[in-house]
This record gives sequence, C-alpha cells and structure tokens, in this order.
Amino acid sequence: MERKSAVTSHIDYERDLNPAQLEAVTTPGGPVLVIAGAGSGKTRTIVYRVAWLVEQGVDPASILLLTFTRKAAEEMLSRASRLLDTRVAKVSGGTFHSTGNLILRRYSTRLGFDQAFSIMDQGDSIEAIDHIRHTITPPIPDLKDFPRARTLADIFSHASGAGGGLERSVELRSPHFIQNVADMERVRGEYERYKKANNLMDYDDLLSWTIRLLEDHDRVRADISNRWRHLLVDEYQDTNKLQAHLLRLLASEHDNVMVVGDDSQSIYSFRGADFRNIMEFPNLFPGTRIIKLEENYRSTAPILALTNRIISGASEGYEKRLFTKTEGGSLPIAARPSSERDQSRFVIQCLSELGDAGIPLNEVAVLFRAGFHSFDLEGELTRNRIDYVKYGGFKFLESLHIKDVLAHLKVTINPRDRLGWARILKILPGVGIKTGMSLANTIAEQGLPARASELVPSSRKYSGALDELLELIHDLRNGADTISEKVDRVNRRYFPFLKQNYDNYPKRMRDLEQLADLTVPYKSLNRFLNDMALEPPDEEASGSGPGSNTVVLSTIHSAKGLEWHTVIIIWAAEGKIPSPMASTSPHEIEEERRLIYVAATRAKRNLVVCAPRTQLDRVRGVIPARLSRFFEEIPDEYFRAVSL
DNA sequence: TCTTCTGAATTTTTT
DNA sequence: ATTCAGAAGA
Repeated sequence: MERKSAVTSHIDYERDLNPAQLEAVTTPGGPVLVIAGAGSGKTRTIVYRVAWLVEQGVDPASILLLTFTRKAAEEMLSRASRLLDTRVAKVSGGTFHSTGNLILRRYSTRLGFDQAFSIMDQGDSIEAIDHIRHTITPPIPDLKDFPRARTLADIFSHASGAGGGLERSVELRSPHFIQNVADMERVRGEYERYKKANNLMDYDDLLSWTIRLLEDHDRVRADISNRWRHLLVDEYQDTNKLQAHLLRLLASEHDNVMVVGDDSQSIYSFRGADFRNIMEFPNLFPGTRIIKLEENYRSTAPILALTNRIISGASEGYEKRLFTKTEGGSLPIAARPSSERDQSRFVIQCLSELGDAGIPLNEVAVLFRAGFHSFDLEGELTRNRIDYVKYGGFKFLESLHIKDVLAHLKVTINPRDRLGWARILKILPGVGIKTGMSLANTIAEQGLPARASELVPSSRKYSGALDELLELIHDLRNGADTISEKVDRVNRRYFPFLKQNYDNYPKRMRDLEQLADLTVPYKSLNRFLNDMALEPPDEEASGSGPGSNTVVLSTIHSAKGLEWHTVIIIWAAEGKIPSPMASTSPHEIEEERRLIYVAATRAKRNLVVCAPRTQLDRVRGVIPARLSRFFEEIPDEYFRAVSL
C-alpha cells in the first residue's frame, strides 16, 4: 500500500462520515464488499474513497470507477474534485461496457477483429437476428411459432450474461419456447458468424471478448491489471456473471476491489444480472471484508417504516435493518382515483399543491413500471402546460427516422454493411424488401458502385433515385465536411420522405437536427457512432429543457440511484406491477417487489402511492384494478388514505 | 414476383 | 408507435 502523502488533509473524514462509512473509505486495500442500504450514503462513501486514495498518494490515473452509466461516474468524480482538487479528473470512470470497449480498441487484432470494429446497439442486433431468422438454411419450420427477433435477442443476451447456456435461459425467460431450442441455437450460431464476418460487436461481446482477451493473453492481463490498481464498482447488485468474471480478471494482479451495492435493489435480472452475484463476491475474492451501511439519511421515518415493511416480505438477502435518527415527517399517501384519467388529474393537483408550497417541480418525480404507463399523464401535463422530462421507455436512437439517417452514415464508413444498405435502399420508391436486400448483397460483395447503371438496368423506376443516393454516399465519403454537415446533407435528402410519410414530420425533423448537434464535439464519425451506441443521449427533447420547474417522469429502472423531495408512484396496481410479463416464476415476482422498493426509497419527504380503481383492457373494456399485492399486504396504519 | 396499402395486434425494464 | 399478415395493384 502506498504511503501517506506529505500534504496534510483538509478533509475531515471523521466529521463527514459515520463509523461504517469511515471504515469503508479508509480500508487500505484488498477486496471489500460494502452492503449499502437505500439512502445510506453510498455515493458519499465512494466519493470520499476516491479522495482518500488520492490523498494517500495513489496515482489518480490508476483508479478505475465502474458505474452503471458514464453520467453516474462523471457525477461522482465531479463531487470528488469539489472535495479535493483537479487531480481527481485523471481518475478513469465508466461502465463495464465502455471499459471493455477501451481495452478492445487497443488489443482487438489479437482476437481477429479489426481495430475499427463497430458496436451494435440493441436495434442493430435485433435487425441482424431478424434477417437471419428469415434467411437461415435450412429454414425454420414454423416461423410464426418461432420466437420473434426481439425475444431471441433478449434470450441470447441473457444466456451470455448469466452464463448458464441457452437452454437454461429459455427455460427461465420463455419456457413456452423450450421445444425450439435447437433452432434457436442455429440462429445464435449464425448470428455469431455474422458479427465476426462483419467486424461487429454487440453489448455482450464487449464483455465476453474482453474476458477472452484477458484469459488468453497473460501479458495483456497483467498490463491492464497493473494499469488500474484500484477498482471501485457501484451498483454491484446489478452485475451479471460476465461482469463479475471480468472484474476478477481486472483485479488479478492486486485484488484491490471495492464493490458497493444493495441486494434489495437488484432489478436487472432480465439482463442476466443475479443478486446472488453480490452474495458470492466473497467467494470470488477470498478474504473480503464486509461492511454494512445501515443508517439512512434520505427519508423520513414514516417512509422508511413503509419501505422496510415492503422489503421484509422478500425471501432472500443479506440481513440488514435501515434506521434513521430524524424525527417527524408525514405518512405516505395512498390514493385510489376512479380511472387512469382521474389519476392523471390527481397528479396534476399534487404538483400544483407542491408548487404552492414552494417546492420546485424538479424536486418531484413520477415513477412507473413501464414506459407507456405515463402516456395519459404526459397528455394531461402538456394540456396543463407543465414541463416535464421523461427518462426510460422509448429511446431517441430507436426511432425509425434516426436509425435511417444513422444507416447512411454507417454505410459511408463501411460500404459492406448489408443491413445498413437494405435500410436506406428501402426508402427509394419502388424498392421493397426483396430488391433492397438483393442490391445490398451485390454492393456488399462487389463494393460501392459509382453509378446505378453498374447495378441495374437504367429502365428501372428507381434507378434515378439510386443514382442520387450513390452520389450522396460518395460525397459523404470524399467530402471534407464536418460530421454535422454530413448529417445535414443526409437530412436534406431525407426530409421530403419524412414529410410524405409521417403526419408528425416537424417533430421528426427537429430530432434529426438535434442529431446533427450531437455530432459537434466529434472529429471521428466512427467514434461518434460507437459512443452513441455505448451511451445514448438523454431524452431532453420534450419540453423546454431542465428548468427548475420541470417535473421528472421516469421508469423505476431509470430512477435508480436518484432521489427527490416528493415521489409519486402511479399505476401501483395488479396487472401493472408486478408486470404481467413477470408472473411466471416466484423469482421474477421477487424482482418486482424489489422494483417497488427501489421506487419508494427514492423519496426524501413525501411519498404518494397511486392506483386507479379501474383499467382499460383491450378486449374486455373497462375492468376493475386491484391495488398491487405489494401494498395490499401492508397494514393501513402505514398510510394516510386521501379521498378524491 | 415484388411493392404498397390496409387493418389488426402488440408493446417491461437497459448497457 | 410500430410491426405484421394478407390483399390488391404494378
């Protein structure tokens, strides 16, 4: 361990931290597991830990902070630099995936990949899998009874993350497809071949190829492990087997690993995460010191009483009891509006009362299980001219028009990108799925033609349009434009198509202009595309930006790690949470319980739980909605019921 | 044979 | 909002 630096500290660790936090912050080295209950100062602990290490004389560049998003890493590092100084800026931070990417860019040739491999986002994976699904030989017998591309992508990813084999993942996630496993294996094999042949990596590959690299090349492993001598991992409960394995390899030279997490907040099993991962950490790193943070600084006592009660129904986990020293605070509110519309009006009413009480609306969040649960509320907010930002649910990058424009750019980088070509060719009038695919194949095999006449007879209805498209791609390849100029060029060509096909074309055009803005900091197009896949931009398009009167709407997943003065949970009803998709195994139901726990523990002063008495069923019309089982089982005295 | 149009069905959560 | 299947049209 490094010796204490000569500079005297101006940080008063003992004043700022409780004994458990202090112990975690000042552990000299070796493996440490911090079980940090909700609101127990987890971020503070990590931030002080970084500062402490630097003060001990550890080179900041040898510290790696692994978090769930790059934003989380930046946030922590900026807090640490406020505490200490700009030395902290040299600390590396990011996700497991971006770290994998960083390593692979340097060493991927040893794995038979080009250094300039491209990253596939989920949409790209689905597209590729769908293509394989339709074209594989011999063909899939009953394609209608075979899982959809999206389902396949989910299962493949789960299998890769959980490491239990495809059959096991099918059993766990989609048992009704168990008789299709053999064909699914075939598709999976073809998908692996496709990626390799096209120099592509999907999210899971960024982890599994890095693991492969570090396992097979002792020198590389030692170099990398020595480069980052102190590893800190946030949200460890949401890591999967791959990530745990990668961490083991990264730490192979020193075992200086501190992981922080809360098994009660594990909510990513669909991605192969397993909260037992955190229980098994001490087995992976023998000699682990376990520290529990149990004092809650976030919520009032009545909120804490409720959240403790929610999680006490869980079947497994590290034993811990959260307590607070603060007194007072009002009971959580339970509301049963008569319909979804009434729920939305009730939320608006809450917001206006909070506003009157002087609470800025950016201190308020509305949370829900699934992205579409807030559609009605979004309409109501717009009608009432209340600004909001929404996190989670539909992604900016996933909208068709963005993917179309990005496909133009991908094709300029890699003219052999079949699926990219197929996508943009289908925009030409008279070109559909067949012609598009066959032209794309020809281009991928023979290279980029100068003129349409090299591909098809000029009598074809679309050959003029094809000429223009080829000309554009050539211009993009040769032009010395900046990336945003390139995007503008594609946009100009694409706008007429947008206008013709979509009623909401003005919004879509704005999105595309915003896309051009996003490219401004970049000099390399490939870098831009890969960064977009790794860390998609925040959805700040709706409303007028994050003013102090902008209320947050968020899926519970996206609310992880955040906190607000007031949290309103909507659709706390059976059929919404637990999600009907989850009701198969008790295992999944337990995860839904943890979701409710995560949602409720985001609240500092006020918690409002809202469940309409009726819901709309597509087939049966208006049907009654029961309160979610996770609240139904809780005695009335934990709540204050409001009448509407 | 292939594209385009129409109406119907489906939509968890994310790096 | 998108995707899918089937039918009509080129």
